[in-house]
Amino acid sequence: MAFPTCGPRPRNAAATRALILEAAESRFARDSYDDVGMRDIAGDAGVDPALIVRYFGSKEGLFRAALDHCHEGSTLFDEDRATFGTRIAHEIVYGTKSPKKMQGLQMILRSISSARAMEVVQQQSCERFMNPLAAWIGGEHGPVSARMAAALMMGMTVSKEVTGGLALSEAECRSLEQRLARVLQDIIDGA
Amino acid sequence: MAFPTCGPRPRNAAATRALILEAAESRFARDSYDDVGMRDIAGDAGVDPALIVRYFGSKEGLFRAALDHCHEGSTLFDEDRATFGTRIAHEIVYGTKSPKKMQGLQMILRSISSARAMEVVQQQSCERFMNPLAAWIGGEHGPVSARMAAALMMGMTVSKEVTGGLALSEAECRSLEQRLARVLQDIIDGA
DNA sequence: TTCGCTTGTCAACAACTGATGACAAAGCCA
DNA sequence: TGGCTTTGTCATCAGTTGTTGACAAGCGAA
Repeated sequence: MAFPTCGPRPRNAAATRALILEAAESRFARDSYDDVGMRDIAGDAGVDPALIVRYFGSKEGLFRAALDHCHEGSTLFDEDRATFGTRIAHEIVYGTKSPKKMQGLQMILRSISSARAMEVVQQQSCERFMNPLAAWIGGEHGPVSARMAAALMMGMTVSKEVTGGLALSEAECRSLEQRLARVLQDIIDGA
Repeated sequence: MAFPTCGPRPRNAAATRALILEAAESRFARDSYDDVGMRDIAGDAGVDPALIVRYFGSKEGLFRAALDHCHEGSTLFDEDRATFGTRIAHEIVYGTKSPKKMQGLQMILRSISSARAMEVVQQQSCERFMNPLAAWIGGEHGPVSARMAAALMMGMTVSKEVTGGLALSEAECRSLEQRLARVLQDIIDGA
């Protein structure tokens, strides 16, 4: 993450800013807002903490920017609609701990820790996550379906974490994947 | 919450301990582990923060005790099985912000903030929440169904919070309640 | 009463947090 | 070269946190 070459950091504001943003996204998606310190992010980016304040104003500003940038690059909802259930179910059951695809969702999840982070999330998650999902689903019941699908996705992620893994046998995992795929698909199909 | 009469607090260890525990449950269910301070809980209970340490060892100890006590009094899974879906769906869509019934679930949710709280939750949530739910559902697919039902319940709660309410019309709320009830019931019926 | 244990309070500590402002150096322009 | 802005670092602050140990007071037993 940090600049690999020795010697002083090259003076390049844009690149440094991007480096900080990337480090922040990664941290905020893995740990909670409160557990992530400015010094952690600065360390990952190989930068002095004070520089973060200069570029993003505050920790909250950095969080907002990271959340924003994260949703921009999301590719969750622009693929084939018919395979939505199976794709997401597979990602949930067998996906790595913090896949890029889910980073925005993970950041939202982690944020229910801090009241300060929640403020930011409440401002963004509607228009940047829930509404796009509803629009992608489409139809009269889009908003309701979006709520349910998002809930199942977020809930499974939480549930997995809360018990430290799924704690299921291999066969049960396959069963979970199949049932999850069907329920998710049914939800966006308006069942 | 605090002792209402004036004068010094009566010397009663058991009652004071219970008072602290109740205050802690309420706080931890409403705010995250990190956002709840010892001084907050002590203030609610009308007690000095040092007393909490004496009775529960540490903040983590208090959290563990509160989580434990919370699950003991839970009545979520001992009512009529056939109405599970409708009961839970109604609670989710129209329930108050922090109903007693859901307090254990709420505490678990809030804890995905702090790494320290997560340790405690991971130890308890399996045997105190997921396994009882699986047993109550019963059957071969109990564990998988429990995972899915818990995910939907937790996810809806998170989703609601993350966007600051459901942001749906009255008609959509009714629709959500009905669809949620059906999906939940289908899940525990092994569909 | 006096002793000893329990129950409760108080002030303070050490660690950590996000944030600040002074300072150094690089790069650019004249 | 000399001056100016941009980019980056450093030491440090003020605030908060969980926790500690000394101390005060209640209360039963001897």
